[in-house]
Order: sequence, then C-alpha cells, then structure tokens
Amino acid sequence: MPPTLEEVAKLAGVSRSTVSRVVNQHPNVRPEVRERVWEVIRQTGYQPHAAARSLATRRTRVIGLIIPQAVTTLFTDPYFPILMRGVADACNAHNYHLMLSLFSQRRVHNSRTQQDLLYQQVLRGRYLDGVVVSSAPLDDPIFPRLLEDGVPFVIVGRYPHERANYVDVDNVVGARMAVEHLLRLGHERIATITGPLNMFAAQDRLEGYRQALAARGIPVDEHLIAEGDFTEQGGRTAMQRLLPYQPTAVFAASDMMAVGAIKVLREAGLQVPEDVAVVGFDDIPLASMVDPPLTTVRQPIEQLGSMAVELLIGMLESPQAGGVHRVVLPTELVIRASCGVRVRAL
Amino acid sequence: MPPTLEEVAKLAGVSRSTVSRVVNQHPNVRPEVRERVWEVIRQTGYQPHAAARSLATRRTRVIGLIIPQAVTTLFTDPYFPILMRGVADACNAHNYHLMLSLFSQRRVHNSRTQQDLLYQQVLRGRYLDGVVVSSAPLDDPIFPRLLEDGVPFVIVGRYPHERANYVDVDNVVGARMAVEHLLRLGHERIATITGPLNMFAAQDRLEGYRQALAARGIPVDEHLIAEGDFTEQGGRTAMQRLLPYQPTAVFAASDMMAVGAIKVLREAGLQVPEDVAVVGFDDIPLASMVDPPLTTVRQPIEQLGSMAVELLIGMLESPQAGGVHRVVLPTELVIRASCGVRVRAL
DNA sequence: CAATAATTTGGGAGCGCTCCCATAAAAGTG
DNA sequence: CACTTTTATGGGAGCGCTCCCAAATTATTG
Repeated sequence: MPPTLEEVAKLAGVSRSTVSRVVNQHPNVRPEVRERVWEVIRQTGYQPHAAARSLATRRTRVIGLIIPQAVTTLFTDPYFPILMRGVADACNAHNYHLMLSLFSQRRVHNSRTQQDLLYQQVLRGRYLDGVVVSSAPLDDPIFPRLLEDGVPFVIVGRYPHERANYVDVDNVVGARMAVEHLLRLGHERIATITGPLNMFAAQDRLEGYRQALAARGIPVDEHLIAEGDFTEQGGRTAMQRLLPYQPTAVFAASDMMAVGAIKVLREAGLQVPEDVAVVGFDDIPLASMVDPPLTTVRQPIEQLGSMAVELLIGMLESPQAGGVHRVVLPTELVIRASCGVRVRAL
Repeated sequence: MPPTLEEVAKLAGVSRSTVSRVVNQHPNVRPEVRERVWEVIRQTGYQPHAAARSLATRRTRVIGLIIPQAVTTLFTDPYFPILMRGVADACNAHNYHLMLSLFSQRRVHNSRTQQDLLYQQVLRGRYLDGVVVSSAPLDDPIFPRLLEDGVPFVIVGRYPHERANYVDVDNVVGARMAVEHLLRLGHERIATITGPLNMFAAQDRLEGYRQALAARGIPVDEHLIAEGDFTEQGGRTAMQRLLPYQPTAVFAASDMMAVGAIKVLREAGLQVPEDVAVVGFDDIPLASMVDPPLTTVRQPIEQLGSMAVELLIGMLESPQAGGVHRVVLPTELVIRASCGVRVRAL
C-alpha cells in the first residue's frame, strides 16, 4: 500500500494540511518544516492519489484527443501520428495527461452507440478537463453536445459557432497557391480531387481552387471536380472518374490522394509530370519519398496539435479570461518534381 | 452541476445505496424500483463521477499505452498507428479508456527526468489500472520499476523476466523465412540491416538471419551485417555501409529501412530486384505501394495491440488467476516484386 | 402460523485529498 | 509592552462514490 498524505504527515510530525501545502507549493510553510516534509516524501515515495485529488478539486489534469469514427479509417494517414505527437508534446510540457479516443468502424454493431457511450462515460463522467477534437465532419453530433454540456474544447479545423475555439490552417489560401502555381505553369484544364465535402478542410480547399480559377477568369468545369475521402484509395477512384475529361493537371486535397491519383495516371499510360502535373496537400513525410517527389502545400501539422493543446490548457487554467480562441496558421507551397517544374529553374 | 447519486436517490424516492445497486447491476433490487430509478437516471442524464468511483473502488478503468522515448522518433512509422488502432479497439470493446504516453526527445532538457516524472505521476498516482508497453529497448528502466511497483503490464515484444507478460511475434522464424526465401532464389551474399540491437525484436530478427544461413552451412560474413534503427534514414545509412561488400540480396529488419535501402541502391546505379534483391519486415501499407512492391514478412500488428490489451484486462479482472501470460503470434512471408521472383512463377 | 430463511433497503464509514476557518505563533507598531 | 497585524499550523467538513452491516420486508416451510 502506498503511503497517504496522512501517513506522511505523521512521519513528519505535522498535520495533513501542512503536507498538502508543501505538495502544492503553498508559500505559508516554514522552510525547515517544508524541508522535513520533503524528506519524508522522498523516502516514502509518496505520490498524491489522482482520484482523490480530482474528487476534491474537480480537475483531472487529463485532456482528451477525440478522433471521430468517420475518420478513423484514415488513421494510417501519417497526418494523425504527426498531430498526435504535437498534442502529446504540449501535454507533456504542461504536465497534463492525454486520453485518446479513437472510434473504429469495425466490430461495432450500432456504431453511433459506441461513440455515444464513450461520450457519456468519459465526458460526463468527468474523466477529462477538456478535449481536442480533430478533423470531425462538420455535422458530427459531438459539437452540439460539447457546447451544451459546457465542456471546454478546441477543434483542429474550423467550426462555425460563436463559441467554438479552433486551430486551423489557411486552407483556402493554401489551395489557391497550389492552383495558382499550376496556372502559372500554363495549365488550364486543372482538375481537383477534394476531400470528403462534409469536412470544412475539404470545402475550404475546394474554395481555394475555385478562387484561383476565378481570379484568372477561367470558368469552373464541374466535371473536373471529383470528391475523394483523403485516402489513397479514394484518390484512385476519384482520378479514375476524372480521366475521361483529360485534365492536364490535378490538385489533390491530400498527399495520400495525390499518390493514389499518380498511380491511376501511370496505369493509364500517362507520365507525371510530363503529361499530367500533380499537386498534393499536407506535406507528409511520404511526399518527398514517392516518385516523383510531390509538390504540395505544407501545413504545420505538429504545431496544429500543440497549439490546440496550448489553447485548451489556457482556457482551463484561466477560465475567467473568456472570449473565443482562434488561431489560423499559414501554409506554404513546397515545390518538388510532380508539378513539372525544375525547382532550380523557378 | 450534474446530478449526484444522492440527488437521483431523492428524486426516485430511494436511498443512495439502492441507486448504486441499480447502476452497478446488483441483482437485489425490486424490478419496479429498478425501473423507477432508471427512469430518473435517464431524465437527469446522471453519470457516475469517475474520480469518486475510483477513489472508492481503487480502479480507474483506464489503461496506459507507453511508448518510451527511445522510439518516439519512429513515430512516423505506420507501425505505431496500426498498433494503436488495435489497442484502442480492444479498449473500446471492453469499456476501458486509453491513456497515451509518448515521450519525445525534443524540447526536453533532462529527458530522463521527463519520463521519470510521468512515470511517477501517472503510475504511482494511480491514474491507471495497468499498462501496455510497446517496443521499449530491453534496458529501459521502466521494466524494473513496473515489476517493483507491482503494476500490471503487458509488453508488446518480449522481455526475459519470469514475471513479464508479453505478446510477441515470432521474429526469429519470420526472419528465417525471409532469408531462406532469398537462399532458395540462389542468393549467397545476403546482407542484413538490423534494427537497433538494444531491442529484442532486432536481435531476434538477426538471429533468424543467422539461423537461415547456418542451416545452409553458409558462414556469416560480419561485414554483411549493418545496424540500423528501424527508420528510413537508418536504412539508407546502413545500406551505404553495406554497398562496398557487394551483397546480391538484403534482408532489412523493417519495411521503412528496406525503402531506404532501395533508394541508396538506386542511387548507386543498381536495379532492384535485378541487381540486388530486397526483403523487408512488417508489411506496413506502404510496402505494397512502393516501387517495386516489397517482399516482406507480415506481422499482425493490429492484433498484437488488441491482444496485449485483452491479456492486460484479463489480468486486471481476475487477478487471482495468476501465472504469466505470453502469446507469440506467427508471421507470414508476403512475396511481392522486390525479391526478384515473379509471384506467379513461384 | 410461528419460525426460519432469503431478499430488499437504508445508513454509516471511509476512500485520500483540498479548502475553509479557527487557533497558535511570530512579527510589527505606537 | 499591550495591541494589532501577519504568518504558520491543525482539524473539520465535504467531494461522490462503494461496501458492509443491520433493519425491514417478503417468501418459505414444518
């Protein structure tokens, strides 16, 4: 049995309260007493009991990272591990702990129920002080619930509600840069493979595509727009649908989809970038490893994760400082070979 | 303020204890009372307070997944997301929650301290009922501590201690199959790129390599063994070192390293598989996507994760059923193009 | 139908901590 | 140096639950 506060107190010859003060860095303890108590703590290996503490303080120092079921299939996309690393880093830095909720679509009868159940247990059971929600579809029921229950949360991505805090990248501008680059290279029949259009990131990137064309006075040919789902397979299928309309360039809303698209193009006997230029989005590590290396829009994924946590912890530690927290990080066009420009020549 | 047990009790006209019985499915409650209580619970949205419960029961229904700092840099390796999915799935299925501890090497002054701190807080603070430790180096200080503190844990990978529970794949046999396959194809100068040799998985795969050669009476040329670190970059560096010794085949102890090796071979003007055959290990999704598709040893990564959790939960729920829990899952050779055999022809 | 056994219910104690308030000790003041 | 102010310490109450035991109710049986 590990020691309790009370036991430490007895050993140090002081009261429970004094030990508590020492542990919680309360200033009003005489230095020699403080030292004596620390000594006992060190010797006994005392550690406050998390549950007891939470019960009394109503805080857990645990935050949740929720990745809704709709995107769990994408989990092999390196986007998520990188995001998680950012999240975990920031948690470590602030001495918070991370609870991970992934909802898989497998082995679940009534999938809605699984997510519901977990929501109910974890959030209403006050396991968590707050949550980071990553890339949920915009109609995910989690948002209304979080708002209603008053759970502090930060979204990675954006969400149109006056009380929603989020961290996002400028998807519209990123996409526009990508398409503008293709336009600059002389392409006119530029297709796009979008993400699932029930996500803002996907909508915004499509919007960037539209804006770039509009700025050049090029009418949008709806045949050149195919909806994907951010996965490689989705990219393949979408590319297949685009093939008959003979685009000379493709802007894929994720690197994974770009990779899929390139495969389909090759299978159709087309060269990348000679016959068709391809640009991706994300700049995952794979982007520089595939052949040809992918021109893509870099988003600071890891930073997105840590920023979300910083924001959340800020809200938790000074709740009075109300207001809505929103951060939009910039993107950057990374030019490699797949768009058909020699980097040096640019 | 969410309702408490006591409040629900008052509304239902029963005592605290009775509501507790209803919530915990205790049989001794009259059906009509049970129904009445459920009704109130439903209406009020009552949810037991996790911390209060833990304090009383000394269980949290939370298990930890610990990925020690030594491997966090490998986190972009798809191995981890896949493992995590397995772990998360099994947790969901058993109504446990998952706490994730990643230790990054970045931003840490005294890195040992960070891991220590977290160990101290999380484990001794009894946030967790038990932990799954993934791919830690065999001298990681976490193992002695877990054993000493009596924290229930399951390792993914193996560990030589009579009280260590683990789930592993048969790395020796897997590696042997891979190398035997190369031998069967007529190769004699077979090099290997090992993982970091402070991990058992790496040692075991090297052992499999040695066994395969020994079985054929081929002496091991130590120049043909290069230590990598499971990353692509590590694979490149190792391959560079091997190049002067002109192997005709390479067995890389991970797919990521195989990918790195292939790049180096190409840069050296060698064709894969024509000039040098390459075999990997893991069968991550990338393996079938690269060019040429990788012949590799498949290990059931996701199953490894869920199995570890199942074992752990088993231990937690019936602690009296002592004994050591060990599972070794089989591997499977997946033949693709990189070893230079036409699949059909086999 | 009294006596016994089984089932159902309520309340006290306690899990280990924090926080408030009262008291004790030390320091500051005219 | 009596008096107020500040600083340090101890103890009670309570966070929301479970678990045990005793009391009340119901069912069983000779």
